Amino acid sequence: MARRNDKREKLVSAANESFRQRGVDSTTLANIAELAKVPLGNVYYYFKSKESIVYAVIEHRRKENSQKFEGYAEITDPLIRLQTFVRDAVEHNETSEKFGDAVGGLCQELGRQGGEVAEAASTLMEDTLTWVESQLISLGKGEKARQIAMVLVASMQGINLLALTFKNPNYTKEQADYLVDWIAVA
Amino acid sequence: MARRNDKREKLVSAANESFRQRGVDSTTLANIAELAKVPLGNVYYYFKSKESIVYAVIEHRRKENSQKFEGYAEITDPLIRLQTFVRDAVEHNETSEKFGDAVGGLCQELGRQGGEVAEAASTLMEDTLTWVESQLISLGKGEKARQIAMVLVASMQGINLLALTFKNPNYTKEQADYLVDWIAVA
DNA sequence: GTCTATATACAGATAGAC
DNA sequence: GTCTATCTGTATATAGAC
Repeated sequence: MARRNDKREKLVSAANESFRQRGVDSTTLANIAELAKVPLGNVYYYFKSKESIVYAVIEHRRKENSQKFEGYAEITDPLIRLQTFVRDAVEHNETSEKFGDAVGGLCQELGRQGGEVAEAASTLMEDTLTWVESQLISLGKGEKARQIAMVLVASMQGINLLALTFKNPNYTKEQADYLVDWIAVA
Repeated sequence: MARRNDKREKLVSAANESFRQRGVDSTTLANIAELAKVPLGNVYYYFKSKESIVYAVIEHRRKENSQKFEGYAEITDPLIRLQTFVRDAVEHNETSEKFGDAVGGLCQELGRQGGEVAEAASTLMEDTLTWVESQLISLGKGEKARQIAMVLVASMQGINLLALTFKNPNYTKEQADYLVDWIAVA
């Protein structure tokens, strides 16, 4: 039924936003229900537990990321494509300043908790790593592609953490420039 | 009174450990009290709220870090000194695999929350940045020292996040080597 | 399928005996 | 200074009317 998916999607979308902004642990089911304009008790018709919402959010994000990656395919030059991706991800903005990186935040919080949920969250990071690696292969980096991808993704995560920590655009602006230049010579 | 400081320190130490392992939000005062072997109700003789414990832990860590930095002064060659510091910080070990970096974890969690506590946590990152910068000045990097310090600290944070995310020593080992080599030519 | 009311558990914080 | 008992609020989750 269309309605069913509609409400379910609204809940996932609301949870996604709240997890990003406040973290999983600090997000209550009441927060999610209110954001989605669904009565609290009704949440349990769609999800059997809070944890199952976390899994649904992770799946939601994986699909979102796939679409984002597909969007970059429009840029034909692989170097420009990768540089644009990196710049989009680390450019200082209000969102990164307030909440940091969505994938990094989730992996930090769930990774510490361990178990299956942590592994599910790690697939988000792995997807990014794999995409970056394949861009580097297009750039002719060959066997070094994976290692460079790790260095690049780690740097991006770190920059976003510093953006969140210091909330100062000047602190991160230069780093973004540096990283983009570095890609060309790595 | 000696006893007073003794118990207070035990509580701070227990909180420090639990914040690192489970995060601030997931740590309960009961956890802290139990770890410190202090009855729950007694915690409020030493701290007026959970938040005041967070501040105390941040202060505790700042002092710990100062001492750590002083320890590195024994290494006379500034390049070796900085490389050793970096290697110590990112070398894959059970702690980073399970909990990530202590400063990064705190800044991620509290930074998202914002306010005064977030600013207090950011001093931990700033202290590290300042120390790294001064090492780079010793290395003759001059005006570029601050920027290189930012890139370096961001990378270190990112590597630790990947260690936590993938829990795979092979994923981070090469990155640590890469970073140490990079310092020499940056 | 939807929603109100509530059971149950546990968090932070306090009262007050010792 | 120390500790037990407990207040109060709020979280996840469920029962059951509609």
